[in-house]
Amino acid sequence: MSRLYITTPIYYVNAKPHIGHAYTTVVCDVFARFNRMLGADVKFTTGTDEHGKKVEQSAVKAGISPQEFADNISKLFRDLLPVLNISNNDFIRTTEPRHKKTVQHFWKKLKDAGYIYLGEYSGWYDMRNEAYFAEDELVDGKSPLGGEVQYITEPCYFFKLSAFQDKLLEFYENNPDFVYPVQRRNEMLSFIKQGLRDLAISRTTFSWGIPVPDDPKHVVYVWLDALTNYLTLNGYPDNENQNNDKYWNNVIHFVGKEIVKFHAIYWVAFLMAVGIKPPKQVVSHGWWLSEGEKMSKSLGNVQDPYKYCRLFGSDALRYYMLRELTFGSDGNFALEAFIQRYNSVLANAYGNLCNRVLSFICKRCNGVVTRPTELLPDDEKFIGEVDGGIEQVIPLVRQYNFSRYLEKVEHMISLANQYVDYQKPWGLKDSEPKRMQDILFILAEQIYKITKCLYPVIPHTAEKLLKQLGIPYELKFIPTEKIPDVIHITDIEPLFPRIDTSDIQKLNVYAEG
RNA sequence: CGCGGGGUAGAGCAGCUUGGUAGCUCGUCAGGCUCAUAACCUGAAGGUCAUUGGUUCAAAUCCAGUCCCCGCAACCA
Repeated sequence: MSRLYITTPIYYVNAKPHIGHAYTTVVCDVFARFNRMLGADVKFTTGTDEHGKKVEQSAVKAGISPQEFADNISKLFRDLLPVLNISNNDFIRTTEPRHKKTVQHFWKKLKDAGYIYLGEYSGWYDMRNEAYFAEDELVDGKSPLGGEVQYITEPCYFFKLSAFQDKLLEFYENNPDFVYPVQRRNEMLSFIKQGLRDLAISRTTFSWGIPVPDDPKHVVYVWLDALTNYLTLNGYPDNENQNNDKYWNNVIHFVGKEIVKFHAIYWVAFLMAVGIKPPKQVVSHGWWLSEGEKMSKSLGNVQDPYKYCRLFGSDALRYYMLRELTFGSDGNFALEAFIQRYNSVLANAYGNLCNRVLSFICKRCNGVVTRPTELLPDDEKFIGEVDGGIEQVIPLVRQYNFSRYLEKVEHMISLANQYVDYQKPWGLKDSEPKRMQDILFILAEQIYKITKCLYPVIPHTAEKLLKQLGIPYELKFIPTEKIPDVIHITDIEPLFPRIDTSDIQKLNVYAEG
C-alpha cells in the first residue's frame, strides 16, 4: 500500500483564519481523501505556528500573555477544521512540549554536523519588520519595507546556508518536479543561483520562542521552529531514522506561493545538513483576491470561511474554491460567483439530477430497481462515457488540476441529464415498465459513480446521497465499480437547495450578524 | 532598461509546457420536455485569441518588439 504524508503549512496565530487558510487546508483535504479512496495510506497534518515577536507584541497589546493569546487564536484554527469537514490525522501547536523537544534536538543535530556557528549580525535594523538591511538597500534613510532603521549589532547563530548552494542545484537538477508549478521552480532556481548567504537562525531581541539549547538568551528563529513541525508530526526524534520511514519518503508540502522559498530552499538545506531526505514535493498555490481586490485587514475585505459554511454549508464552499481557482494561479473570491456556481452546478445540475431520478424511482417503482439483464447500445454508450470520465479524473487530481477535475465531473453530470431526457422514462411507465426500471437502475448506478468522484470535494453531501441510495460508503474507488443488484431508495431530500439570488444583501447581513 | 502576473465571444475563465477543427460556466435568442430543486435537453447568435513582425505547410500556442491592465508597506494561504 502506498503511503503519503500531506501537510498544510502551520498557520501563524497573529490573526484569525481567513478564506486563504481555508483554501490551503481544503486542497490538502481533497487530495488526501482522493488518495485514500485510491487505496493510499495517507497521513495528513496541519496546525498552528505560535512563536515570534509579532505574537509577543500582539499579546502585549491585548493585555494577555503570549501563551493565552496563542491559545485563543489557535483554537479558531482548530475549530475551523470540523466546520470545513477536514480529515486531518493530527494537529500540532508549536508551543507543545513534543515540538519543543524536536526543535531542540534538530538544532543540536545541525550544530553537531557543523552547520551552526555563533556570529554577529550587524546592520540597519528595521524594528517594525524585524529585518536587517544593507546600507545600499535603504530608501530615504528608511528600510525598503518603510520602517525606521537603526544600526545595531546583535550576537546571533547562523546556519551555513551558503554551503548548500551546489547541493541544492544538484537536487533540483535530479528532481525536476520538486517544486510545483514550474514557474515557482524557476523562481527558486534563480534565487539559489543569485548566491545564498548564511541564515540568521536565532534572535535575542525577544523571548517568545523556543530557547536555543545551551544558550537560552537566544530563541530559535520562527521559520526554523515552524518548518520542523513536519518532523515532530512524524515522530522525530523518537523515530530518528526518517529516511526509512514510509511516510517521510512521500512528503508533499502544500504551501501558498509566498512561502515556497522557506520550504523549497531553507527547509531542504536544513534537512540535508542533518542527513534527512528532503520532501518529495513542494506544491504551491495562488492567492485569493476578495471581490476583485487584494484581501487585507485595512481594506476590511477579508473573507471569513465560517460565514460561507454557515450560509451554504462546507461542501458548497469546498466546491467553489476548488472549481473557481485554476490551481497555482490567483483568483477572485466573490459572493455572486459563489452563488452562481452553487445554483448552476450543485443545485440545478447535480442536485436536481439526483432528485429527479431518485424520486422517480420512489414514485414509479416503489423505491426498488434491479440490475437490468441486458443493455441497449445507448446504455452501453452512456456507461462507457461515465467510466471514461472517471479515468480522466484520476490523473487530473494527481496533477493538482482541481478545476479541470471538477469540470470533467460536471460534464459527466451533464451526460446523465442528457440520458434522462433522451430515454424519457416517464413515457414508458405503461408501455414498457421493464425498460423504464432498467433506465432508472442504470442512472442510479452512474449517479453513484459520479458521486464517488465528487466525494473528496463534497464528502458530507456524497454520504447523504449514498444513504438515499441505500448503499454504505466504502473507501475503495474503482472506475468500473458496481452497485448492488437491487437498490432500495428511501427518504429523498434535495441535496443542494437553490439559493435565491435576490437575497444577496440579506444573506450578507445575516452572515455578519 | 526594477520584479512578477495578465490581456481569448457581453461577463468570468480554460487552452499555451508537447504548434494542426477555439473550449467551459453564466448571460442572450429560438425550440423541446414535463420525471425533477421554475430545474433538464436541443439549436443559434456572438471571438481577425491586445498589437506588429518573424519561424513554419500550419501559431491563441514558439521567437522578437510595441501598447495596455494588475500586484509588489504591513497582515497573510
